[in-house]
Amino acid sequence: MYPIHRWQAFAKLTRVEEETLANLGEGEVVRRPGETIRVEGDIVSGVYLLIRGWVMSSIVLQNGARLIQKVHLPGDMLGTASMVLPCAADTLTAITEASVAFVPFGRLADVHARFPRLAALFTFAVQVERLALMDALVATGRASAKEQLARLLVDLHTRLTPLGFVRDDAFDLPLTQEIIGDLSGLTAVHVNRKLRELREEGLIAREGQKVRILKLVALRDLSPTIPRLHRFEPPWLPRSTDGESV
Amino acid sequence: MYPIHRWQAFAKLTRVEEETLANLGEGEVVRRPGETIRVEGDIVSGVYLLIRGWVMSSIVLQNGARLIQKVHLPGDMLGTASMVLPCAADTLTAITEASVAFVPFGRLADVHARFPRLAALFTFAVQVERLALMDALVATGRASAKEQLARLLVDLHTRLTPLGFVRDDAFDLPLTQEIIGDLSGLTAVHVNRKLRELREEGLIAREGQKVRILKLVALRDLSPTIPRLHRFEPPWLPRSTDGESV
DNA sequence: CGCCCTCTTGATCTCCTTCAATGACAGTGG
DNA sequence: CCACTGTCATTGAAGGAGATCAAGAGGGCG
Repeated sequence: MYPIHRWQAFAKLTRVEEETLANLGEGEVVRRPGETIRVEGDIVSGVYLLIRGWVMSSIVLQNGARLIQKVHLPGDMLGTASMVLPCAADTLTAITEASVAFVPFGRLADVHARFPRLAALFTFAVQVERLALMDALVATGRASAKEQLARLLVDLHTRLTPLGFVRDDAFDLPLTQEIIGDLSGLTAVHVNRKLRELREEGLIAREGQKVRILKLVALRDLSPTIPRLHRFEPPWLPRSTDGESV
Repeated sequence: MYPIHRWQAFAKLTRVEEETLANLGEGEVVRRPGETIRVEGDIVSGVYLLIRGWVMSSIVLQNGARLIQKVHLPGDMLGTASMVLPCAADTLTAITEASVAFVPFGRLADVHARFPRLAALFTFAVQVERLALMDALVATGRASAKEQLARLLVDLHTRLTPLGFVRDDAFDLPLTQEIIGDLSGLTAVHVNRKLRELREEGLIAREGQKVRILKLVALRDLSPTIPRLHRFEPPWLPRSTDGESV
């Protein structure tokens, strides 16, 4: 089932709203690692809900270089930026095995019409993604390689925690060093060297497929940006319209 | 008066809708070059409409470096990303003399409640900004200095044209080389050198405060990204609710 | 077993930064 | 009218962060 914690981050939802979100997507589809969900340039007819697994959103430049705009985690909506375009702006690729549900635009429009409050929350979610991009841009433009890696680890730690995937500051990291490079605008070789430095300095440790953050405070200090705190139930959020008292 | 071409890029508006947008902002305020409209960390109570002039949105990192996230032109809405935050994420600074109108959240919420179609267009506008950030991120992460500058010039050319500020591929460029550096993640010195190369190669020319693009096609080819074409009146856009036939 | 993918490390190169100095120009106050 | 000041563009020289090229090691999987 689609995890709605991202929506609940902004408001307490009524039961009707929760059910609406839970039924937003069509049937769940499973993708194998490396499989593509949608390719840059495809005709756009809806968005996707990420239910399980990790998915990356990548863009290829005219010069052939690739950059990964974002790694998506369960609860994220995928491909919403392309809703204003005729053709998809990004390629969605499963990193791990992933479950995805398609939401055709018609259904999205329907929910927006019937639940203005969910429409507003959708807009909020888009703004959150935009803020994340702003922070990523600033880091990519002005931070050193090591600072960028610190940022990536802190970001994942922060986003994985509410999903329950972090135990004692350790979590599974299914990203290859090449993916990390494409995420931060670096080469895989350089990622390797700088991660080693972080290990040697005792900030992080690797345990097989897992990463453990040993000095979270130091890593946060090193990171050029810190995760943003959102405002819960801002006063201009519309009230629920389903009649249920919250 | 607030120029609404950015809204009309997505749909033909009814007269009522146009008037609503025109009256969205409170009284117009004039800012001198270098004056600040809002500072990172300020309490957020609304957004701004840019009526006249150029404004930049900058973010400062923990390490003290600054990056300009975007240069805003007339018709843009400023500061909307911070609507989900308690404190502003970016600093808004006038580059040229600029006219700005404040829109308190209450008024924004009111318009959203009465005009679901305008609410949807607002979301679209946010997505457009997000796409612009995605492209900027990819370019900053994976493009050379010269490619980035080509991109910046093509972007400004594209955005200034509908405003009527481009004549024979020439337009006023009120950005210092330091600002251009902070926009692209480079140093002012390097911007200077690479702009000179673009001049020497005959791609652009400088005429005082103005820049003239001599070889637009070549500059577009050099640019790592090309401006995106948006979809006009996507079918899932709600109908107008003011009863006027379009 | 052999292949492919990923991680790792070394050596070299280069794009961009950093530091520094100069000139052009506008504003300002005497 | 002219020194004085600050901003911005410009150019040179040196240094460094990260890229590129190359090769080997380990591991999963057919």
